[in-house]
Amino acid sequence: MIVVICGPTASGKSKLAIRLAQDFNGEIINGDAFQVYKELEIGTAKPTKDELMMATHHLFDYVEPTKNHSVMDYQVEARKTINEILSRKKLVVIVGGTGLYQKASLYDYTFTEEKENVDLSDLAPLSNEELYSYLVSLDEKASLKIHPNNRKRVLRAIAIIRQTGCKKSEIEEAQEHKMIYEDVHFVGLNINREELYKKINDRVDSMFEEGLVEEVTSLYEKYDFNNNAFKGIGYKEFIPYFEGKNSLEETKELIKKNTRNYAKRQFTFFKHQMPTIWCDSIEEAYNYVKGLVNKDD
RNA sequence: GGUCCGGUAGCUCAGUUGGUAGAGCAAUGGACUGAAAAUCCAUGUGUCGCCGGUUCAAUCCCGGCUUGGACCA
Repeated sequence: MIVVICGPTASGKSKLAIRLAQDFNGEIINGDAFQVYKELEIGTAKPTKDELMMATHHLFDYVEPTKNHSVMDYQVEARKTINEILSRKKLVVIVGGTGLYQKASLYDYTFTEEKENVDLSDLAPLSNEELYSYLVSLDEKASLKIHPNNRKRVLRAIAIIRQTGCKKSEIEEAQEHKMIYEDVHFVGLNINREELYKKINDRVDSMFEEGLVEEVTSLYEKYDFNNNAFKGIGYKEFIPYFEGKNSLEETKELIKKNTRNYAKRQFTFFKHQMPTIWCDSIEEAYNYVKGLVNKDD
C-alpha cells in the first residue's frame, strides 16, 4: 500500500509521516522538490537529524545544489524506491508538497529520451506572441492547453519537439492517465486558511531564529544562486538583501508572503489533480490511514 | 490658538473641469507532464472621514465638525 501525505506547507505532514512509518511498519519517501538538495536545511524545512533517525527516510538530501534536477530524475528514483519498499512488504509513505513530483511517479507519465545540445537560442528574441504562433504551427493541440503568456510552457513544448522529435500532445495522448500502482491513497491535511497563514508566519520566524540567515549567507558565498536549488522560497528572497536592496525585515516578510501564495497553489493542485481525501486534523488523518492498514490485513 | 497639507478598496495611492470611482500590492478562485517552492490565467460595491449648504445631480464646490501630519506662535 502507498499512502501519500499531501497538503500545504507547514501543515504538519512530516511529523505525521514519521508516526505512520513508526506505527505501521512503513518507510518514508520525500515528495518535495527542494528537500532533495544537500546543504539546504532550514529554508526547506527538512526533517531534523533526530527526526530522520526515527524512521527510514528516502530521497532526502541526495542531490548536489549545483545539479539541475528534474521531475524525470525524481520519477526514476522514486519509482525505484517505491518498488524496493513494496518488495519488503512494507507501507510506502510519500510525504511532501510537490504535487507534480508525486503525480509523475505514481501515474503513467512518460518522459521521452532527449537529444542533448539542441540549439534553442533562436527562440530567445521572439516575443510571447511570436513564440506562441510558432508553437501553434508545430503542435496545435498542445498549444490549446497553454496560455500565450506562459512563456516557460510554450518554450518547453517547442523544446520537446526539437529534443525528442515527438509532439508534447502525442506523448500525452499515448498515456492512459492512470496510476501505475495499486492501492494508492492520497491523504490531504486541510487547515483553515487563517490558521495556516499564522503557522506559516510563525514558521518563517523560527527559521530565522534557527539561523536561516547564516545558512543562506554561507551558501551564497559558496554557490552560484542561478542554480535551480536556490530558486526555492527562503533562498531566492535573500538575493536583494545581499545586493543591499532589501532589509532583513523586508526579506522575511517576502518569504512569508511567497510561502502563503505557494500554500494556496498547493491546495488547488491537490484538490483538483488527484483524488485526495481531506482530513481536518493530524489525528483524523492518522486514524484514516490506520483504518486502511487494518482493512488491508 | 493660527497657517498649510492630507483622510477614497485590507495596504500605498490615483482620479472625477460636478453625472456615485481605478491602479499596484495583498486577498480569493483556477490551470498545471523534463525549472513546479516554478510558470501562468481570472476576479475590484468601497457609508470616496462626519454633518449641513449650493445644485436636477456632490466623493469633487462652499461652511462647520472630526482626525492625522508639518510649520508658526
